Amino acid sequence: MGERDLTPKRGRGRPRDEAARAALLQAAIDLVGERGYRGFSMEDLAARAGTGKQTIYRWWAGKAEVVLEALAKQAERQIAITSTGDPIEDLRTFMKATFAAADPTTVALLKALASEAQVDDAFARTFRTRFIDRRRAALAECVARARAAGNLPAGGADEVVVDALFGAMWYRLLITGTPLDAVFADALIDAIGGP
Amino acid sequence: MGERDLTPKRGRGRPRDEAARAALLQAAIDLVGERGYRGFSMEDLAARAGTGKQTIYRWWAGKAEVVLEALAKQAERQIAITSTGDPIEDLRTFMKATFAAADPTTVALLKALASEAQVDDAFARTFRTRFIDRRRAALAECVARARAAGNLPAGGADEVVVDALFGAMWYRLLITGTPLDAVFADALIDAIGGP
Amino acid sequence: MGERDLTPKRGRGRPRDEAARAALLQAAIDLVGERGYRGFSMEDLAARAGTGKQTIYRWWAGKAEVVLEALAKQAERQIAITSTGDPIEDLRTFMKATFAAADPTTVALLKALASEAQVDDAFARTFRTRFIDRRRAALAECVARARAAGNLPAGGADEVVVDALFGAMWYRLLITGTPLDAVFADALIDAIGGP
Amino acid sequence: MGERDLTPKRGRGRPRDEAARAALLQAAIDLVGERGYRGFSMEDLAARAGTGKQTIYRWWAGKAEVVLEALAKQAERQIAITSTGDPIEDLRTFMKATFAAADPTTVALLKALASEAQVDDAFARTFRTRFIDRRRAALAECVARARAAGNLPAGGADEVVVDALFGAMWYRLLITGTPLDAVFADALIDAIGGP
DNA sequence: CGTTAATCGAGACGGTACGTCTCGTCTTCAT
DNA sequence: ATGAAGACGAGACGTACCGTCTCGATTAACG
Repeated sequence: MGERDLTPKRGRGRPRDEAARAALLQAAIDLVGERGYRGFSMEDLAARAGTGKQTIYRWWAGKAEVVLEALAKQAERQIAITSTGDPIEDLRTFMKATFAAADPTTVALLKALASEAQVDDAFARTFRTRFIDRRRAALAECVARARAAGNLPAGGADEVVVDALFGAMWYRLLITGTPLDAVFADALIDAIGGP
Repeated sequence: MGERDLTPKRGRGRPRDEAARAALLQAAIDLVGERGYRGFSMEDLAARAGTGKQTIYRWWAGKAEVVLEALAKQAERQIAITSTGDPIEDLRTFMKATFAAADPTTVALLKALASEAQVDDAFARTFRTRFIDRRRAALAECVARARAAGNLPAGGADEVVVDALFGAMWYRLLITGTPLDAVFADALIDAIGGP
Repeated sequence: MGERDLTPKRGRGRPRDEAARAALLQAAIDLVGERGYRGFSMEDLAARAGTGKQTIYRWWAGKAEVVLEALAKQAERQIAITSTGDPIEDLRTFMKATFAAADPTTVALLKALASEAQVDDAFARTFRTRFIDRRRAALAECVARARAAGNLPAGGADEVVVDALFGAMWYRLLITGTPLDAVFADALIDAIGGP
Repeated sequence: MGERDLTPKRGRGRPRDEAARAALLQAAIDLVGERGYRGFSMEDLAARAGTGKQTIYRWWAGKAEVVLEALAKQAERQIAITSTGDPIEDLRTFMKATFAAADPTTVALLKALASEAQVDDAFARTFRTRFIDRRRAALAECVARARAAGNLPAGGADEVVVDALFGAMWYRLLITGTPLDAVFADALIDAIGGP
């Protein structure tokens, strides 16, 4: 993330403790992994990180915001876009890499955050801005390259293709619970892609 | 729904009050529409319906279960599958009808239930069994007919096409918040639909 | 006290649990005795009594109010006024009995409540109404009898004598910390009393 | 007061800011008067005085200590003992002057300090040493002179008379809240005073 | 027709988590 | 070294809900 500190106001007063912030993010990742999002309280989080509760609220607006940033840290390894010369193959690679990143802890984080976004509009905006939009932009780039190379059917709009690809992924994550694997990635590309 | 009470056990004692049950379902719809799922408590729900809290727990296991049944009541009109002779056209009609059912109150209900399903596995199963699976079966039927008529590309599996179609819908509902309209339905079918 | 339940409103709803109330009062006495007024929190009190925190606030406005009622329960054995025929002797007996009631736990309670009354006007009123006034009335009765028997100097008003007697007691309790014993009681009566 | 810094240790570094100290004392007086002792925090106090919190803790051990010194500043004018030749009259004068010093702000300060002394033994000692004892010594001097002149009843001990006189005053201040005026002073002296 | 028993509205109960507040300490830069 | 500023660890506060329990009052079916 990093956008949180646009006006660092470094000057008077004790500086914010980046170590405490990092400890909180790691504690959030650990606790979500161990007990699930519902399984720990803000007090547990503070205790695990060795901080006070107020320090959490000094950095974030609530539990969901902490976990969102923890997820961003966890999934920091950005999904890179390969360039093999075959844009459709690059698209397959991108989707497979995206699915591969969905280890159990990450899935738990994603589900918890998506859950929160449904019932908290303010968090929904943050979630989109800080997480969804940039992943979506990466996929849109892949799709645009495939389109430019003439490897997509004429009838569809890029944005709709992105909706279908990421939509299928989120649908399996959030609604059906069916697994995300390389076979599914290929089948998806076949369904929307090939001539 | 209604599966909850197959053996009404009409024995002695005061019979259960169906009017209270109906009032609770309507109150749930109203409250989700007015304040959102987080915006009201079980106590608020009971007060709005003019019942006691225990009456709610006599019929349902928790807030999400009430809202699930309220959604079923709200969206009772099943999406019918048309048969015009052109299966792709029937598919377009099905998707458009599905999108058209997503009025703001229904969307609020769907988001609330999807949210709850992320953090409560028991409810997730109920949600799939009582709601998701039958909608999915209807779409799968449409897709199968189109497949049989040779109107879908050879490379894709039916289940994956269903994932893409419903996935795109839920993705817009839950993640991006972009609207569901007839134009999007057509574009989706164009994207997965073949030549 | 008992004044708390003027409109019991017994009718609808689960009745208030007198056992929980009694457990809370006993827990308050125990905790003040063991750790002092500052040494326990509302959460400790609830835990010790085996109740929820909300139940405390359902009966009382805050910590001081609970402890006040606990003191009243503790010191329920009202100071009786004897009638030996010698009103001055009765006065000595009354003051000695009052001092004798000041065991360490009671002293701790009294100091804590007096402390609270200094900084919380609402509680100060409750403290006077439920505790101070009735003790003062008892002493005033003793003094009036002595006055009627001609055993007090002509120059003083009864209220002022009461101020001096109880004042000396509270002064030692709250300000100097010097002990309250029978010798002091006699000396006090000698100072204001006898001809 | 002022005993706290007998060796100012004027060594290297910036000297302590007496202006900040004075501002803090005045801010304490103002805040106790405006909002009561409970009505402001150390942070409020620092903000009002335009200092940092640490500066307060450099001079005093806590809120009560600041307020104690603020009271000493406020009530700096010592109660003088007159010598008219009539020791009882001198005693009346002393008590009246003492009562007259109890303006609303001073009363608020006294109540706050007495409150704190009940729940903090260390502060109670400081309070007695720095405030109570010297006032008590002055009154004891008055009483001793009256005793020497034969103007007090034979039966009472001086210390007990002091307890009764100051006790009645503190009792009205802390417990009953009834006013302190010249009439009360005279009535008190009449009650303990003499034949 | 009285008894019996389940359900009703109401609301108190034991719990848990929340987000705020205050305390006294610590850490920065500027004097 | 001290100043103002303000973040920090700690922990109590009072509130909001949860799901359960306990009242008196209803309302059938059973005897």
